[in-house]
Amino acid sequence: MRGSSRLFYLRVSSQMSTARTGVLPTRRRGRDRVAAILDAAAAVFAERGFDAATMTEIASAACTAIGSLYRFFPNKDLLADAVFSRYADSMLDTLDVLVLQAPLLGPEALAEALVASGLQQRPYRDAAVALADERNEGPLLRKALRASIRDKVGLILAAATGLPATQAARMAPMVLQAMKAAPVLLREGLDPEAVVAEARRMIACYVAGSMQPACTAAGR
Amino acid sequence: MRGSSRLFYLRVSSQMSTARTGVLPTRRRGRDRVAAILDAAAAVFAERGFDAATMTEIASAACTAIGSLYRFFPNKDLLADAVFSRYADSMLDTLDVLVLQAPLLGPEALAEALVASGLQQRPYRDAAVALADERNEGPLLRKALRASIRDKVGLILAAATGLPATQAARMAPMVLQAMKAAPVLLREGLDPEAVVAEARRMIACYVAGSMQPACTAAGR
Amino acid sequence: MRGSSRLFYLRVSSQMSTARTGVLPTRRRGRDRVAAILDAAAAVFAERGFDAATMTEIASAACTAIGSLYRFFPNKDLLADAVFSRYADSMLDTLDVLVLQAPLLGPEALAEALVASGLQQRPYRDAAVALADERNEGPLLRKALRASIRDKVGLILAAATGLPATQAARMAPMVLQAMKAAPVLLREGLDPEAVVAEARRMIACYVAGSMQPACTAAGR
Amino acid sequence: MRGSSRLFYLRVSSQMSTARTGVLPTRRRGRDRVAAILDAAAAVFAERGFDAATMTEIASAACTAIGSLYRFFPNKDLLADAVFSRYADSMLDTLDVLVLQAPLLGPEALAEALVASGLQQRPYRDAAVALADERNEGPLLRKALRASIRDKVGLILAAATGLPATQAARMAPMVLQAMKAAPVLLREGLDPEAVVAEARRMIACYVAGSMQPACTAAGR
DNA sequence: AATGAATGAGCCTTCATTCAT
DNA sequence: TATGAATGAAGGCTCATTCAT
Repeated sequence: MRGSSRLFYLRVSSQMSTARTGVLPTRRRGRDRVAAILDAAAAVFAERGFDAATMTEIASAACTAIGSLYRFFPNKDLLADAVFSRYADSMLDTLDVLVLQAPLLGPEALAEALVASGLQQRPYRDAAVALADERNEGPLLRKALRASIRDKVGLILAAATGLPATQAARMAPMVLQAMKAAPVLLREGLDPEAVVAEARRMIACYVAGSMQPACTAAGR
Repeated sequence: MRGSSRLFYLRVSSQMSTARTGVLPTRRRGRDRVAAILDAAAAVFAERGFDAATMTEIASAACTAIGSLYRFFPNKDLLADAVFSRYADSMLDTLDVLVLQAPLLGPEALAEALVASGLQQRPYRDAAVALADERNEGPLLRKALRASIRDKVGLILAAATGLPATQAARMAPMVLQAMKAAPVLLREGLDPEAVVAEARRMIACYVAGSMQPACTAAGR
Repeated sequence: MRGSSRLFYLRVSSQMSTARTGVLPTRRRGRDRVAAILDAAAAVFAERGFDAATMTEIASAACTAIGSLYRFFPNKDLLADAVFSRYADSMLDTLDVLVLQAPLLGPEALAEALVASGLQQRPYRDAAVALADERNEGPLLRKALRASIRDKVGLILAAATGLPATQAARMAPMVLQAMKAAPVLLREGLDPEAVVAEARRMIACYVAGSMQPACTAAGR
Repeated sequence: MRGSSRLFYLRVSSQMSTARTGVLPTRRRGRDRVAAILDAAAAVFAERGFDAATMTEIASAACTAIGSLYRFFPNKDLLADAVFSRYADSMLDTLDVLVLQAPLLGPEALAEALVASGLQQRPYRDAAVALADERNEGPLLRKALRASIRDKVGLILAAATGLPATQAARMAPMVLQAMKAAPVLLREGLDPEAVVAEARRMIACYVAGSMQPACTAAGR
């Protein structure tokens, strides 16, 4: 439920004066429809990217009339926000937990947890990857969520390594990129085991290295 | 000259029978024109991404008529291939050198060289990043080039670490992702020094960690 | 009651065989509902014009479900007819009275009465103005009503001026246009007093001038 | 030529930052095309009004592809502005002349000239009438032109009657409405001679009446 | 009878690509 | 060969209208 509530709250907040928010589905049927639309949108965005995805294709993938699609998601950007936010919400939840656990985790365990958090929600994570790099401007939810995730990863790194927040914040973007690498490479059809293992290892080495003055020094 | 010859060779090879190849400019003027178009295309692709870039904007940025643009690059995909390939070619050249130097390089030096190779050619590297993630299907040059680069990075890793080729090939995609991270984060406006330093450090740690049985074992 | 009965009578008569007529509300509640819808429709038509007005906005302005709106007014044109006809009906009533009074009225008094009759029914008169110019074809009530009004104004002019009916009928359309000018200019935000005064004066002068052979002659 | 130059000048001035201005046709062919489009647009706007007119219908009436239409007129509003402005420009030119002649003209001659100025440019005047009442907001050329015309009519009335400018400005809107009445009624199929004659007479009487203190007093 | 979700034709607009000049 | 006008398919989105609940 949480994702859902956050979704609609943020959607409102990300709109300017003219905001039409789309309708919260009240009936059972509407709830299902929204779910179907989100799934379809995730699939299509993942497959084609934001620009090349068409609302028509999404609608037909969701077995819905185009008008119904627009009833719930008043435009393409907001639909993408909803898809992205569904993924980001669950990731943020996971990261919230990791913030607490981080002090107890070694580099390997931490890396495993981080990579795992980026692999959740199968159809949605691929869409999120595709949506993450959009060059769109405007007050899009996606940017805000990306920033939250980055911040949270910074927190986790600080807690896990004992490094000062500034240093952790410097590392967070790279760690995030490494976390994103796994879904990206998986999508390309590489051997899943190898991909996951190497992603973990890269992060683990990076984190471990950051805790040893030697390596840190060497890096500079 | 190399980039250019490779460009047209591969372009042909990557097209089926129906391919129209675009015209090799023979005169001096044509050569300049092509260069101007490529520069303009790189700038526009970098700025907007593949889909949002328009042929018209590219033409006018190159101070060329749209018709001339199409004379040299028969369609948008091929133009993108040419832009991408100009970047990839120079990267491949750089990597060729690295293959030879690799055995002599420690992890830090190697990481520095790899990150540097991904930061060359300012306007083109951003275009390359933007074009790399396009989900286009079809027989595009970009995919082939990506694969060559990946292979070459594998070679370098093997040479530098002494690891078996299989293991190096497993690592190459992750290293490549880390190399790409630098331009990506730079484009987002993060502090350049920090970004470059961390990218190097991540790769260095990863490579170094792969040479110590301990870390390797731990990662698995 | 009169407007209502005329409304539904004419609506039927203005539709061909396929006409679905909408339901006469029998219960008290239905009567209120229809009134609320008409008010809302008048407001929205006045504000936006026929084309830009949406059935959805009208329904929600009337605090009614869209389905209920369609229950009473089977389509947008018929709804507009109903709105227009409510205004036209009251205007026809007023004009009926004027027909009797006309012989006793001087040009100024007549002009004042005519302008006043066009300013009745605040929300509806603006809607009527907006609806009057719609270029819709088809068997719409609006045209018929416009014609009745025109005829009646002709009667009034004949009675007031003593001119032959033919001449009065020639003048009626212009008088009507002058009457409509007041609401139009009011809507544009001009000074109400000035607008009303000038509208009266124009009509008064026109009528007065028509009674003086001199002016009539001069006009031709 | 004047209308044309004014057209493109004003079009630019009426656009905000994002203005794409459409292309000034350079070649002969383009000039003809633009003329054909304007004619077609005038006809369609006159026939259906702004909202109900579709760009597709206009294009096909002009025997042009929709894309060509947009090449010259980047959107519907600007196209309507161009149509309106073609009419308004010639009207303004005529009124400019009238400003000078006005002091010498009696009410009848003045009325005749005013009505005539509103009947020029057959296909365009009907479009102008249809376009004049649009409720659109935004920085449209049409509003500015309407205001200029109103001002100029005020000038003419002042010059013709010797009344103070304030009083003339009060009268101008009504005179304009009366001028517009002629095209409106003509479009409805009324007898042209009668319509024109009565329109002249109404204006003449109004103007004449305004010069006799008696009638002015009476009107108030 | 009332409700509001569902439908889909159709609108404005963009842009890759072609082709006459 | 260079130019830029012409073309039209396709995309995002709206809204009148229908119909299941």
